[in-house]
Amino acid sequence: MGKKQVPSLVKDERLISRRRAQIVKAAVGLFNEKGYHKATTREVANASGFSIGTLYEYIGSKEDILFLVCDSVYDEVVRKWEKLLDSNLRGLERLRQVIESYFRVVDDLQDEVLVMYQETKSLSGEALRYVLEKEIRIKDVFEKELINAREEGVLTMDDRQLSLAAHHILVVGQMWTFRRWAVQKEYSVDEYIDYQLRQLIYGFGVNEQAPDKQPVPQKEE
Amino acid sequence: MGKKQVPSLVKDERLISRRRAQIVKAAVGLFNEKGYHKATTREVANASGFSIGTLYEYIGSKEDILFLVCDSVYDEVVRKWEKLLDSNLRGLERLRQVIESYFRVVDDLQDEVLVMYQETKSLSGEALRYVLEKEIRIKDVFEKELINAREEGVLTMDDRQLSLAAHHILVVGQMWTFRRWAVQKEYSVDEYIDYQLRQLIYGFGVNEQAPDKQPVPQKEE
Amino acid sequence: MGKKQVPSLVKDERLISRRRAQIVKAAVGLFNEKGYHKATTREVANASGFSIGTLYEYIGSKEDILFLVCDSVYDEVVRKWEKLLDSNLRGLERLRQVIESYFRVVDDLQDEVLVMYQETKSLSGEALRYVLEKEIRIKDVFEKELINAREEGVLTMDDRQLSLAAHHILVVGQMWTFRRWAVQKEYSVDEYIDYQLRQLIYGFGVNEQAPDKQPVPQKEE
Amino acid sequence: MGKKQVPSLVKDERLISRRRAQIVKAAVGLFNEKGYHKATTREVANASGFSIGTLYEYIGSKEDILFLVCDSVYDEVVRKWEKLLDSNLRGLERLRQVIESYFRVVDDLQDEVLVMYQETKSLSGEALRYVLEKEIRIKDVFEKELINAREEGVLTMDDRQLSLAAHHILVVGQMWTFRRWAVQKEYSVDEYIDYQLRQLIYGFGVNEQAPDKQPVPQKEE
DNA sequence: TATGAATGAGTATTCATTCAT
DNA sequence: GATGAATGAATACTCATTCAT
Repeated sequence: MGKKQVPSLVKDERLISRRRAQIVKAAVGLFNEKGYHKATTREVANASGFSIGTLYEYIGSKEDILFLVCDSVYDEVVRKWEKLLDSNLRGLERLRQVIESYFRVVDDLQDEVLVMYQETKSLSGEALRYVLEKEIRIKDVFEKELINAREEGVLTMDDRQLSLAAHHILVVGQMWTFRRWAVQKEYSVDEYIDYQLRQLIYGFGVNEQAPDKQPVPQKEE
Repeated sequence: MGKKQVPSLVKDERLISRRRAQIVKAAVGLFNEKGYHKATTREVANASGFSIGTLYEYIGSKEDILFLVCDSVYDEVVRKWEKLLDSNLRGLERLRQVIESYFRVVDDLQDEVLVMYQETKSLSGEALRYVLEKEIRIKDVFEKELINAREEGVLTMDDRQLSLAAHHILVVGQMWTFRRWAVQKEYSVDEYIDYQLRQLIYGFGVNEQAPDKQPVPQKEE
Repeated sequence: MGKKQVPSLVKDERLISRRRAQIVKAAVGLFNEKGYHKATTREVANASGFSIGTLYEYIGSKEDILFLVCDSVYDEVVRKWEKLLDSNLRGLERLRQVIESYFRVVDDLQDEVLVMYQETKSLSGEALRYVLEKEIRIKDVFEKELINAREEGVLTMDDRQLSLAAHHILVVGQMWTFRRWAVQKEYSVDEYIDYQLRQLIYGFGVNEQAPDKQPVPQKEE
Repeated sequence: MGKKQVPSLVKDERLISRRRAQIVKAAVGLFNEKGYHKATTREVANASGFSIGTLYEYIGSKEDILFLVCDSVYDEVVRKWEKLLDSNLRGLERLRQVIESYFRVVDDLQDEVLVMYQETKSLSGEALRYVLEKEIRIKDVFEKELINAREEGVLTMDDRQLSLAAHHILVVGQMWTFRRWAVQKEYSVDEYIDYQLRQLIYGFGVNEQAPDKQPVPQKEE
């Protein structure tokens, strides 16, 4: 996957990186506050600390700003994951930690994730495909972990349920941001992580001794 | 909760309802296709089958259109639920059916839900509060069902986990729309409902005989 | 001067008069409050007590409303003058009373005069000409009175100064309305009439015994 | 009186002045021709020699254009007065010249004064207050001159008549523009000034030997 | 490289007027 | 005669983008 290129009139790569980091930071703040469409490029330029002309030395269009934001979030998520994924933890505990780690990154990058989450749809064509592909990559990480867990005998899930579960984990993470108006009023991150991990792993906690108990209908394989 | 009033210059209430239904239908299509911000009021008017002047006889501002869309979705969800919630089904089966019913409404009203879901944040002030309140009402329905189930001895969950679980169900439903680019490519609605119900109720299906098995740490942990 | 015709779809002349009186009354209030351009025909219709459709049964265009207002003011001014002009008062006292009478009509019809005064320029073509012609007619009344006074030996003014003086009287009357923000705060009508009559008749009250006294430079005839 | 600020997106103050002068000039022409309400911002921009976007770099709203026009008129009136008011002319001759000077400025800036005069009422809130305050300032100049003249023994007028006379002078000046359809057809500026000065100073030129002669009822009546 | 003035296509909204009922 | 729903031309204002300095 060739990194979708955002055009720049400037040659110095180091400068480009620095300026774009400024832009992303400023943009995340603004996009969160007023939304991508209501935030103007002028405002982004100002908040970035330079003029509108300079802004356009480092991007080709407003959409590129949004793309840069999305792109940076994924990079950060992946970066924060690296150490953990390399560890030799195994079994349910490993799964638990991988998920928790992701949840914490989402919490740290809350504003960024929220922007990415709510405004991605405004990207068009190539940029959209690129961002969705990155999202799939993250999903793939979860899927791989779930497969590992299954191979270790911890879980019983067929392939397709497992793939869906991977999506599910991703969404439960994002939910911490896009429903923060409700959820973050009632729960701390720690509580949220605790409860949602239990929910993911054990479900509603069905009481098997209940009157209408019924065997867990796992794919009868 | 007084229904937030959308102003109209027209007096005939029946006509207002009819025209607004046209508007909502047209708007859902357009908003899905190009997003709320990129769709113009003129396009909405044309797609509704009348002129821009007429459009403004039935709404006060573009935002009102978005509000009407959101409002209509909730009404429909609640309407489709009515019979079921009055039935005398009980226990896990009732819970299952309530959730499934919701999932199916979301599937039916896919476009509407997606719009509501992705553009709600563009509402401002009163309208936003009103829509979020309706969302809470739906969450309350799930919460009440979960409480009933617990009282019948089917579930073991403390109050706060239960509240979060209610949010969770809601999101899993919406997820069918906002991740349709991935999920609907791989699963039919029936499959989706089947898998997600299992996921919600039983979690990852932890194998209690697995090496690192550990007791389900419900509540009394 | 053929009365400029305002078209009506209605036949009954008596009804037309009644409705138009309603329209004028409503319009004067609205035009004063918000100005001719910001007042809408809908508002005029409502304030008149009937529907927009009905309004257009009695006028041909919005401009006609303005015209009707202007027209009615002149009629009223002339009507109120009738008795006085027929009296056999003579000399300075007659002049005084004719002017005072005009000032009082302006005070009575303040809102109407102000509208006419400030919005006349928005009339176009025929209507404008008609209204200006009526204004000239009023000026002619003053001119005639001044001429009479001169013939009685009360005044010494040549024809051209006299014509200008007639305009002047007219404007001093209107000034009571269009500068009411300043003048009506400081003076009662009675005071205003008293002071302005003196001003008109005797000017600044030049002290003939003053050091730099100089003979009144009336046209040295 | 803090100068009401008209907002601009441009930083170069010199450029702002230059562009605004262009705008005022163009606007005066257009507003005279079609009136403030019927002239569009686009027309103003075109007549100013730049695009609509550029126009809005120098003003915040259409109303600001009107305000700039009014503001510039007062500045010009005051500027043209400066030398004269500092002169050591005294007595009736001074009064005469101050008034004449004002009349000539009004004649020079005819279009501007007319616009200001007829459209001021369309200003709202702060801008209106500001413009009326400037008008009062000009009136104050006349009032001060009248007081001086009285102190020099040239005039006999009480304070309140004198204040009204100041308003009067102002209106007689403006009248040259707002009744130009009639007055300028009959008189040259020079004539107008001559006649109106006489009218202001000596009134109708009452013949003291006339039959019904009565003592000039100045003040001590 | 950086700046910021200029651009003009684009957009929500208004409102005089018409006409079928 | 009265009504009021429908119309669409018109208009103030915004904002992404360019380019000369």
